[in-house]
Amino acid sequence: MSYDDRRIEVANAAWRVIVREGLDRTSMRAIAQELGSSTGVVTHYFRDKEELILFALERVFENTLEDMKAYDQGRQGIDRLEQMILTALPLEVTDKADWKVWVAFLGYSIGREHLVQEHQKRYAFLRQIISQALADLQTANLIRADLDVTLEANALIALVDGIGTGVIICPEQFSAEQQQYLVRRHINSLLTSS
Amino acid sequence: MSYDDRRIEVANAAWRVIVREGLDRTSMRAIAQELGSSTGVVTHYFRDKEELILFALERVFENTLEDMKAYDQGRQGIDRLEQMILTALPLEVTDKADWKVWVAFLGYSIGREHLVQEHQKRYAFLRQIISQALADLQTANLIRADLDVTLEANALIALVDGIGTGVIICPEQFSAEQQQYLVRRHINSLLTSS
DNA sequence: CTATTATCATAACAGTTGTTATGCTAACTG
DNA sequence: CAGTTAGCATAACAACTGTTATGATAATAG
Repeated sequence: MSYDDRRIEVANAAWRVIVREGLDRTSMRAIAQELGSSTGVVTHYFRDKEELILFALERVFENTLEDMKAYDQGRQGIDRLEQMILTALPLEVTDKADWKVWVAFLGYSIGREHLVQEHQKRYAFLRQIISQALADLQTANLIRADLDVTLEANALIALVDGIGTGVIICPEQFSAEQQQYLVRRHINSLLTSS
Repeated sequence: MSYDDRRIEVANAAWRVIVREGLDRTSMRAIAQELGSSTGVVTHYFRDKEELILFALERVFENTLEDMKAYDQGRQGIDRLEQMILTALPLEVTDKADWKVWVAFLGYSIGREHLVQEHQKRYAFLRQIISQALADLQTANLIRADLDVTLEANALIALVDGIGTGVIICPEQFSAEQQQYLVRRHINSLLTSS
């Protein structure tokens, strides 16, 4: 196994501990135990704990980002945006784990300004992608011309974020159909009235 | 000073440490130092750490809940709902601190099922209040009759939650006017088309 | 084959954690 | 006034934290 693959294995073990135990109880020793190894492995592949957990978060972010880009390929117009947004939601039970990591990191960032900045970068990246998609739709005259695409991108992110945390806390309140309905209705309200 | 008042003072100190340092770095000693006392005070008024931080969270929740109930008094119809929702948002800079505590607790709950249940109780309470308000509006024929009030309550909570965390991470992306605009537009989409 | 490096285990380090026990002083109670 | 409790400080406890150093073994390179 290559160095990078082994590194990912360590990060995956950290990911599992975060999901199961929470971020603040994710210690080096807990990760090593989850990996079935010793802490020597962990320290060998990561300079310190922060580098490891940030790498784990980055992987969660990149994976969902790839999914968003993959699922909207082959689609056009409103469908494209819709699929992109829906992919980010925890529609299936298995999606909830990544959302737990995301929410755990958000809470963990309170009082740690450099971690807040890490999130800012990722939110800015998301905002950029969604803004571009909205701008394209605006050019194609599929959504209203008077919309502020940046504001609308932030609104979509907020909606997805709110639903995501809602699912984590109260899963029974957000079925997949209800999540899809809410997102679709929001997007439909952006359409040109013609 | 009464026992209850002193207890609140301790909880307020804990609140300040949570906002400044984050929930996982809020130790008994840090709280005592913030209070200008020793840990003896903290252990005297709270059985253990969990009782203290849950009390601090409960106060944050109750305070915003009181604000919501207070501000919507004297108003009627859609205005009432609108003010109730807007009150929960971090429109002013000072509101951000309570949201930091809320977000910190959400993340802290990952991997701690009993803390998730604590949040469930509070979200259920919010849902109940907003559902009731929506049902009243439906009776008055001010919002569409085909709306599922529970689903719409969850949608409003998700929107507020998403905006709240958005403000915490990217404050420059959510001015007070933009927050109000997004909430008002969402509520307007529920109105009867007549 | 030899030398070097990668991979990992073990252990020690100093610091922090929540909790508990002990004791002192002031206030209140009978 | 004597006795009791509330309020708080101090300290000790064992457990746990991230980090670092030291070796050992295995793979690799020259």
